[in-house]
Amino acid sequence: MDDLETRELRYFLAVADELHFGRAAARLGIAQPPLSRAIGLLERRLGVRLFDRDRRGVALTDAGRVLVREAGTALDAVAAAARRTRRAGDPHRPLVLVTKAGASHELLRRLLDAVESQPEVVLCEVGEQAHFLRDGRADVAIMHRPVDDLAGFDTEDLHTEGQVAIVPAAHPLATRDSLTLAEAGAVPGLPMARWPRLDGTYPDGPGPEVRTQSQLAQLVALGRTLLVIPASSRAWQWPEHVAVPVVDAPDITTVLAWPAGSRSPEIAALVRTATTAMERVERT
Amino acid sequence: MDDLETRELRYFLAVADELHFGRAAARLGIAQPPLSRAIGLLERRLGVRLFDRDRRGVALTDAGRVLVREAGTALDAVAAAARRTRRAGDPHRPLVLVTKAGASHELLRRLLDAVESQPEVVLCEVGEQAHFLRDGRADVAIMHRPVDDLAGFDTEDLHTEGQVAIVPAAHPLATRDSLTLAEAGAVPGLPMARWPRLDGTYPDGPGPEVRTQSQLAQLVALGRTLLVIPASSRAWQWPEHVAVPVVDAPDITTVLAWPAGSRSPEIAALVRTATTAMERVERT
DNA sequence: ACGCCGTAATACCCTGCGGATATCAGCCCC
DNA sequence: GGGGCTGATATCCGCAGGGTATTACGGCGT
Repeated sequence: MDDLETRELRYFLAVADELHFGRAAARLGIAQPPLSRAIGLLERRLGVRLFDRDRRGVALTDAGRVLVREAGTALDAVAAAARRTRRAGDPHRPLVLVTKAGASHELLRRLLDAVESQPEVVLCEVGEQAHFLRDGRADVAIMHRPVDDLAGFDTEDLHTEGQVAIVPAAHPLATRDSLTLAEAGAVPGLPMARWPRLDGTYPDGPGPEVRTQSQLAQLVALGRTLLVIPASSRAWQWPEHVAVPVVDAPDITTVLAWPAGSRSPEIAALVRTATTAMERVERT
Repeated sequence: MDDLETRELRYFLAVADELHFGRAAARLGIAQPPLSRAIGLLERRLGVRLFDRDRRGVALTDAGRVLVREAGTALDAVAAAARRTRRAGDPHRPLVLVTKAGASHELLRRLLDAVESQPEVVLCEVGEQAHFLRDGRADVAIMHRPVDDLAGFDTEDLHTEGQVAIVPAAHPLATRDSLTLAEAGAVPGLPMARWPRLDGTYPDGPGPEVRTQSQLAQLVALGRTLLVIPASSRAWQWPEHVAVPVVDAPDITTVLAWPAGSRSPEIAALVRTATTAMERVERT
């Protein structure tokens, strides 16, 4: 019943990620035999087989897949403990606010103008905000409902808006003053981009596979993909494109999110001033 | 930037709990000097002082208090990883449902009648359900809004009801057919019991200090305390007492809760049948 | 003032665990 | 059947983590 050490979990995740003991060992900076031994020991202590090693390769068992998820959150929690403790000892300790690169600049600027204690702003890739919050690299995040997974976080709504399609100005659709999701999803020659799922695989479809905001921006600029985004998310200007409202796309709510139960005075103050500032803007 | 090991976090929590290196070392089963060294090393690695050691004793610093909270959740996450992985390898693996001892039997029975795959039921003390969910001892919990802290969990409402005051049948209030919270809180000779806060200290007040459901039941039976609880929470029958509705007490909603983002097929099935079963009962 | 007690820190040794190297064992393909 | 993959096993070694002995320091009693 002895508990696991974080080292064992890191080793396990490396193997689960590479599905190859040699490469995993190299990544960890150790030799392969100790890694094999460590994983074997872990399996014996848990009383569960984590990998199927058979002809030509290593595969995760069901239990192994469970541990991938659990070990990830556990290591995040440990990392968060270290980071938050370090920052608690820092007398200055600005709040760290994470937002996805290329999200609404206007809203972020208003938010930063409203708070007197300037938080440190970190930019991340789409969908990565949750990870930053969980492992303590950030204290607050700007996220979007319903697209982001807000499980485990407390949130406060900032702003709700409809979505627009970004289409080349030369395209026939550019003359429309509104269109539907069904139309936007089936434009010949302008397929919508595909984002990776949580497990890293891509859904099927005609559109280009995309990993980062800048890839996406590039593809849009090249006229290779059609984009449906919240009206205010205009981080880049595409001079050759126009925005057409998508009438039946779900409204996107921009929210401030922070780890559930960690409402420090600093976070509470930020949230309060942010929400009142947004309300003031809404009314005008 | 080397990450912490769970051993260090356990050591730290032991010292933070005992506020005494010698006793903490004894509890950990090691000698005092290595413990001192380990804590000193931890402080140097984090670059933060965790304890103030000065005249007559040890005290937590602000950073130390942060680490107490963070280390607790981190260790829970690690323990959860081990437990859930072990159970994932078990072919039978019944779901574990935790509910506070002495909560509504009637509702629990209906719930268990409704689901075909019988979950294992664990009883815990009041407010402990969250801990069971976080460290993986349980998969689902029956909790109550707004009294329990549901931060970090997904929930599904089962049942909402008002609250009643439990008073001795011989007491003048027993003849009333309703009363208010203010009245219930100020009954001469029948003060309301006080529960410990999260840090283990008790709020001030005239009522008896109480830690467990059975203590409370005993005190009620003895006519030493007045109790305000949801109408259905009648785990024990007190033959000498009557229940008087408290008209302005907030409604209590009984909810099914599970760790955010861990909606396994088993949990989803349990939640679905539970909610439909409850709805059926409501309608009749 | 002095010494005693209780506490954490320091000094030092030693064992066992985590890591490295060398080798073996299955599997596939040519 | 041999060679090139893979992961497992065998064996050794160094050091991190733990033990014992001792010191440092502050409070308190007489």
